[in-house]
Formats: sequence, structure tokens, C-alpha cells
Amino acid sequence: MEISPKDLKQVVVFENATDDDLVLFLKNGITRSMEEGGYFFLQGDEASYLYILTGGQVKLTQSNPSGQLVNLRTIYPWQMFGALGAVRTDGATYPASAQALEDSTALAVPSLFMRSMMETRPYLSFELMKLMTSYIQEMQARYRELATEKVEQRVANALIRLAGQSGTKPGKEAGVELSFSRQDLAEMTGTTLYTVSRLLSDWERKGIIKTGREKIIVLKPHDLVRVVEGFA
Amino acid sequence: MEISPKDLKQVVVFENATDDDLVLFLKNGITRSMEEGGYFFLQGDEASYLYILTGGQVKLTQSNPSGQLVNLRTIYPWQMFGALGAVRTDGATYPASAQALEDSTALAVPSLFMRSMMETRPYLSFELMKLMTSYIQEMQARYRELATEKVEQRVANALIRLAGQSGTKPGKEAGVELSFSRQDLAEMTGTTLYTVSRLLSDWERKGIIKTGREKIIVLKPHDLVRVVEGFA
DNA sequence: TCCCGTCTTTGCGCTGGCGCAAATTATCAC
DNA sequence: GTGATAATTTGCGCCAGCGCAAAGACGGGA
Repeated sequence: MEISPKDLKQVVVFENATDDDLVLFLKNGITRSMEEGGYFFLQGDEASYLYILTGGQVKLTQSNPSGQLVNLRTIYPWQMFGALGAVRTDGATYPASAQALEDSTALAVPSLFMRSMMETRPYLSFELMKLMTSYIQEMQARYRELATEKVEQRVANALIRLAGQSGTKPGKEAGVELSFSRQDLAEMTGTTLYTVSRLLSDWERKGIIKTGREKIIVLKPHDLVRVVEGFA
Repeated sequence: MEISPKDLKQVVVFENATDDDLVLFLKNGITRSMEEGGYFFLQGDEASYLYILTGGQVKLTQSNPSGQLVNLRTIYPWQMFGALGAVRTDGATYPASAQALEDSTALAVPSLFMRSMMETRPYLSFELMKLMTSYIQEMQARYRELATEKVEQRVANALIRLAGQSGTKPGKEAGVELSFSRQDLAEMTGTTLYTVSRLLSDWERKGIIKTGREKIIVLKPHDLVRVVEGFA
């Protein structure tokens, strides 16, 4: 499947790009496919490329020395990832790993090329900076959440956020369907799969959600909001 | 005390700025003084200015709905703060509060002016972006730490980091002196002042640190590293 | 110098959440 | 269908860390 310049317009950072620039990106990028479970890059690899996901789904994780994982974010098509390295001028390394959650394809743009483009195109730096700004804010908010809220609220919040992002098909009987395992959710909220499982079971008993294998259907988002607000 | 363009060169983002540009920033900025305990801005205020600290010390905090605080970072002279708002084009608000830890002064640059400067000066966007990149990485690392390490390790780590940053006078008998209350440390590591107090007492008994009122002297940083690595 | 407000310490009891282990269930390949 | 594999649930015991309360230590101001 060929990528057209028009497709690239969907990338937030390229909103204001000229068609000529987009063509340049396409010419200088290479397409990489990755099967489910594979890694586009590993934490610590030299950050030679930034990626634009063109299909599939990718999860960014960071691990601590003992190998425990935290989930930083999930990438959907036409989002960039691995862009941090494009900025540092020295031989920077990726601070996270990027794993394909399903068979995925991405356009890999050399960091050096991106940097040279930015030098002469202020809109690029500016848009990229806007993106980074929103990441910072999000990370700060999540950090605060982790530091101050208890597990129940964090998990409820994660479900709400995910249900919001995923502009997915509201199933037959209303309710947003999410595809995440208990383990995934645990990594997103800084807890364990056991605790997540217990919470979900609990909420299912109360009719707030419906659960399945690697599947959670949010039936009453509003009740989750109440959990977040402390009326467990 | 007058600020000169030369002074501004110390600001990382202005490293590559021309003298003319620096003069422009000075002309368009206003000096604001704040006494200890005062706020340069509050979380939620409209982000009309970005600040460059010229003297004193400022702490950036974020609070959750119920008022519990987390400490995001401490700002030292010639560092920028409140810059996130300069990027968002709409009426953005500060995601954190900025409180003076001691009597402080800062140069307040209108966000609009900053934005207009960036439009024609790629180096500005680029440098600012480098800064943002490092923030993201730091926040990601702290997030992971909060999610995966236990309190003891987080506090030890915080002390190590602070001792590193604070290129302060190594006191008479060696050992880096830090000026933070137990409460401060608790807010930085997502725990409570009680737990911090207990840990510090413990470490003092072991001779790793020396404590005082709003004061911690790190005597054996290496032993703290061992705590972080899990050999409590 | 004394006083007062603030910061710090520590005992105590409690519980949220961890994590092993084992049972149960869902999914997929053949 | 039938296993084989992976995800999930749940009982159980345990302990790290919370947070109240009260006592103690410090330091600045008058």
C-alpha cells in the first residue's frame, strides 16, 4: 500500500506542510513493516529514525533495571513516535521501546533528515514543539495522578481516557469496547494485573462494565467518573 | 539590579541568540519580584507570560482536585518556567503553580511576543524544543520510577539527583548540603512526610546522611546508590 | 532572652494492595 | 472437536506505607 502526500497531512505535525515538503519526507523515508509483537526499536537503541505509524498499533513502554514495564502511551495511525531522538544533536538513544500490538507499518524518517528540514522550516519545529508540549502536560498529569490517587481511581481514569481516545464503534448495545489485557492496564496505571482483575470483576458485578479476554466494554462511563471522584 | 543581554546568554534557550534578539527580549519583558512564599502564577491562570528566573528559587507544583501537591521541579536562576503556555496558540492556562522558595526575581516575557519571535527565528523553536525534549524524558523516567520503585528507592534517588543538581558548596567535612523539608521531599517522591522522616532517621543512624531542620547533608552518596539498586 | 510557630520524630493501629498458587476459562491451531 | 497455550479469577497471607496524635527540637522575632 503506497502512502501519498495527502495521507501525511493527517499527521498533526505536518498540518501546515507544503506538498513539496511532504514529498520530500516520503522520498527520504523508508517503509518498515513489523509483525505483531515485534519491536520498531528498543529502549537504548541509537535514535536514528523517527517513525510515523501508517497502519496498526504500537505501544511505547519503558522498563526499569529489573525489567518491570510501564506503558507510556499507545500510538495510532498517523501519529509520530520516536521523535525525541530527532532533536538531540548528539548520538541520542530512544528512552522507550516501541512494540507492535498488531501487524503494523510505519514510515521511518532519518533523524538527521528531519533535523535538516527543521533548520529551514520554522513551522516544523513549531508544530513539533506543540506536540511535545502536550506530551509534557500529559506526563505531568499522569505523574501527579500516580503520586496522589489510589489504584482504584487510576484504573477508572485509564478506562475513561482510553474510552475517550478510542473513537471506536460503539457496539450494538452502546458501550465502548477496549482491547487491552489486565496486564496492559496494570502497566498503564502502575499496579499489578491481580489488582486490575479484582477491580474489573468488581465493576462488572456492579454492571459498570462488561469484561472478556483482552476486552473491556465500558457501559456506564459516568459511574467510572464517580469512582475517580472518590465516591467508590 | 539591571539585567544585561550578556546575562541572558546563560539561558539555555538563548545560547545561540544574537545580541539584538536578546535586547528585544529585555525590552519586551518586565521584571517581576516575588517575596518568599508568593506565586508567580497559579495552576489554571491564563498563560500570558513565560518567565526567566534571574534570582532566587522557584518551585513548580501541581495539585489534584483535593489539593494534594506534587512537586514537579525546582527552578534555579537562568532557567525558564511557564513556557508551555507560550506555545499553545489558544488561551492556554498554566498546568502548574510557581511558588517562590525565597525572595526571587524573574523576567516576564509576554507569550505572544515569544511566539512572534519564534516564527522568524528557527533557532528559538529548536532550542526550546530541545529543552522540552529533556523535560519529557525526565518526566517519563520519573513516572516509571513512581510506578515501579518502592518508596525507599524513590527517596534515595531524589536525594542523589538533588545532590547532583545542586552544585553547591561541599561543606567543610565533605558532603552535599540540601535545603528541603521532609514535606518537600515527600511531594517530590509521591509519599508522605512521615515516611520520609522515618527513612531519613534510619539513614542518619546508619551514617549515610546527616539531618537538620529543612536540611539534609548527604555524606555517603554511594550508599544511597546501593539503596536505589535494591540492597537496602 | 524567651516565646511561638513550624518542622520533625516516633508510637501505634490499620488497610490497600501485592504476589504466590491454583483453579477456571477463553482462544487458536490442527 | 481436542489439546495446548495464554489470559483471567480468586483465596490467602502478608507487609509497606499511611496518617493520626502527641511530644520534641529548632529558630526567628521582639
